[in-house]
Amino acid sequence: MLDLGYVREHLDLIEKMARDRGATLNLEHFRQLDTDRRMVITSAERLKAERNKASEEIARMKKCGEDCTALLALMKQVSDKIKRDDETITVLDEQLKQFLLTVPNIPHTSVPVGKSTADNVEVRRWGGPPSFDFKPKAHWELGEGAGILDFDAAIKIAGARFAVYKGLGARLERALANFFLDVHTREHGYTEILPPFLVNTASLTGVGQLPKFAADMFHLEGTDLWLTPTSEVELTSLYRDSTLEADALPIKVCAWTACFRSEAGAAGRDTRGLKRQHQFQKVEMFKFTRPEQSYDELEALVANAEAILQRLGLHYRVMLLCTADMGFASAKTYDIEVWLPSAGEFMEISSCSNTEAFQARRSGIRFKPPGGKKSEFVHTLNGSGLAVGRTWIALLENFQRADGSVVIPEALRPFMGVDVIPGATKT
RNA sequence: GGAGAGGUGUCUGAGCGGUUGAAAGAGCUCGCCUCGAAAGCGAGUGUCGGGGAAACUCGACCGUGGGUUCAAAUCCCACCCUCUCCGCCA
Repeated sequence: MLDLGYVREHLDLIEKMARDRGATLNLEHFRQLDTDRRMVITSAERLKAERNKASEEIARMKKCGEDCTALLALMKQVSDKIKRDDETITVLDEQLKQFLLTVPNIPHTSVPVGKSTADNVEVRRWGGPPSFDFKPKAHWELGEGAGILDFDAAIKIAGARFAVYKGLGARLERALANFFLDVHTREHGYTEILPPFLVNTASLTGVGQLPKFAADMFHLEGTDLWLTPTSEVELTSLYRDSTLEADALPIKVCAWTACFRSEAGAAGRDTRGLKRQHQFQKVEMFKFTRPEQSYDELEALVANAEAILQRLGLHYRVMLLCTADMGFASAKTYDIEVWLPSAGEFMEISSCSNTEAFQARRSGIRFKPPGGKKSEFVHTLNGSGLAVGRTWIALLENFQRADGSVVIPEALRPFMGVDVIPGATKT
């Protein structure tokens, strides 16, 4: 959420931003609400000041035994008027808040203006695609062939867009999560968090998932709880409504969690395989920083995610997203895309964003600058480090051999206990 | 799920319906003292919003939302949360 005063004074900038992002905002509606609201507030507060004065006077008169009947009657009327004004203010406040909640963050000046994913800018590329002297298989063929992936069972248990991992397939998922967490906690300086996987409405509103994206999540009927769509929600809410010590910043945390998405608008897309599931696992990196350090920390965050892919020896590229492709809360986003041999294209495996004060303002996360100055909002950053299921996909496809077996990269072997996942054992 | 206790500022903790934005203490910031530190002394120390160029001023906020009243942290109702005991349970 943007600051009300800032929006009021930079309407032209907001309008340009909305255009760049391909969003539509009714700014005239905002302007009207804002002026109306301030008018009624001024009126109500003048009356309240009058009432406060009169209350003191009444107290004094009663003490002296004077008659205050006339003043009481007058104040009764004033109170009624105040009540009506307050009700109007409540309505206008709510409308204004609803408007502000739908305004996306302002992109950083370094973000390219664009209309679609085609306008994203490739920043760098690491490694190269593996070469095969056979036609590389898709991960679902490899997984089902090796008996480590079972979609039929998942359909019985839950339905479409779920998966069952078996044997070394399940172990690979677990090994990847452990590997990610070990690198981030022992080498990159993140503190590991294991949060609840269910989150409440306030937490989701704080990161900007609600009210706009309710349809993309699973809601537990009759409760205020939702299945978390990303641990960005939990990690932001770690410090919701609190003030942090300035010298404790930046605070760097990471978490492994399951994530749940209803993928309401994705019918028919990526229906085969593991790419787009209702449930997946992700290791998330998250930072709370001071404003002046947040863009340096964003670069470091991306580097932390890249380090994982480099250790695994997976070919990838880093994309700077254009205005049209960025998330609602983000001021600047890098996507990391890993090579997928079967498709002959790159697939998103991490998304790293600086939301500046956008989430901090909604979530009430401040810090106290040294020297007793007024508290300010922190900047929050988030990035996948990495999406576990998608890394599983990349690993199978990039390190497959002609017989359907998959070679485990060196870095992962201590976590796997084996060097190779055998291909089909059936004759 | 049943019974009880409680939710006040950064923290601890007061608060007969009327100068209580809120006592007191701690913490923190600044100053004095000191070679320096501690102790001691002095001053300051919430957030949000309206008006104002600013100094400043006005208003709101004592878990949340309603109600009573000229006036509510203080009375009434509902809800939420925390703690203790019991039950159930991985």
